[in-house]
Amino acid sequence: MNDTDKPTISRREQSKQNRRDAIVQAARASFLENGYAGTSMSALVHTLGGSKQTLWSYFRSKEELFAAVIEEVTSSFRAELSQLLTGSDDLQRSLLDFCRSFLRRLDADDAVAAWRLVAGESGRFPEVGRIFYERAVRLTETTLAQFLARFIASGELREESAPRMAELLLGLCASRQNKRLWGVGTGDEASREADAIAYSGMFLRAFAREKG
Amino acid sequence: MNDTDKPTISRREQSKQNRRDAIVQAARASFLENGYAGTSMSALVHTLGGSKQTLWSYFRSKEELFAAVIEEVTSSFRAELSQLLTGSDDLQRSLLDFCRSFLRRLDADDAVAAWRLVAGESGRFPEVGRIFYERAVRLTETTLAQFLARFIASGELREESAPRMAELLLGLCASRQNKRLWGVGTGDEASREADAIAYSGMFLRAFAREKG
DNA sequence: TCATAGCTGTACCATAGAGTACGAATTTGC
DNA sequence: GCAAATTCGTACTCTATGGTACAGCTATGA
Repeated sequence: MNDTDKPTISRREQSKQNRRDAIVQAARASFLENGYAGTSMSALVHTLGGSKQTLWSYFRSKEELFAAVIEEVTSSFRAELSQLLTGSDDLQRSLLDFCRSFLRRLDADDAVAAWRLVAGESGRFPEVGRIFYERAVRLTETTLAQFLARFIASGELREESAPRMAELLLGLCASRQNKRLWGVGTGDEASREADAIAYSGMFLRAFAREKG
Repeated sequence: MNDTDKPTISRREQSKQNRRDAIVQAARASFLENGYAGTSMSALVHTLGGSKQTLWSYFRSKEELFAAVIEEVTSSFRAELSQLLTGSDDLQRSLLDFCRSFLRRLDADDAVAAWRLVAGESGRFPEVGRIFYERAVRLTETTLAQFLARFIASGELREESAPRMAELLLGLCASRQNKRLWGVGTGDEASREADAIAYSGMFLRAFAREKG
């Protein structure tokens, strides 16, 4: 009796949903590539096919559409990032793996574009930065912090603030992103691997307890 | 006989210079606040007083003016950052001081705005990111690396790549900037001090040699 | 004093943008 | 099959933009 086998949504609402998704996807592509001001609603209508009337019936303004796109971008980020931390007991290995996967995700073109969009527009649209942080970054921080807390408890990490540690490691990972934003430094496998090793290595040296 | 007491530049050229500066300053303010697309040449003329003819006689297009602004922004950054590293022999103290000053500089509203502008526009204007990195960030990296190299030589830091170390420390500092971009986290003295301590502390733990 | 380089103001052009209006065509639920 | 909800296409308004043209004004330099 759940809503998957007996959809309460009618054909109409279904196609409305699809339509909405299509709009958001197209808008997402354009906003990521051209920024807010560089995205034209008229052009969007042309890309999508259909009429302005229709577009405006789904989103009453450009800003509203933009908000929906930001929402979409952060939620897709969130979905992918929540699975980066395995339940492994090997601290060193887990951290390296985490850095690797996280950096790989950040290296993707759309991630770079999203980062640029958020950074560029959060001055004029304060919501954008806040949403991005709250719904994408912060979640990763807390998840990582919980992961680290286990190793503090087990004595493998120093007894210091886990959230702070998480922040520092993520900060390191994000710093690679800056060079990508600036068009410096490539997103190739080799440099990524080197960075993953450097970041997790630095972290462990700073926060791992000496053994024995 | 130097050119300060006997200016070779005529009154005309002097006032041209002033005019140009005024234009760049006004443009800078607008680009930083409104971004590239959000800056209007017509509005700029209005702010400056004078006529379009004049503005276009100094800069033949909006892009050319934008380039001049980026140039100005990076060069003013560079000028300030080159003096952050004292010749002190106390490693720990120097690093903490460096982080403090660097973070203070980054916390300034115009630095945040500049960071946003560069991040936001370097997708559409690849030059912008490259120039910003080459002329502002890279210089800081190499200066810091040279500074660190002295302590590697003296045995206070591990024998590892000084440029890499510099990159990591600056990366940490830059990570604070992200939160500012997103409008999360304030630029107040207290949090800055805490971050400076955390960054330099983490760095030292990771790269300082254990004593005796 | 005078020629002139440079400035001003204003009108103008072509293009583009967001958003509205509306009648006709199409799809949906029943 | 029919009424209602959507969608379509197109034309429209209003505002703004980067950039040009031009006639008159002003400070400069000799």
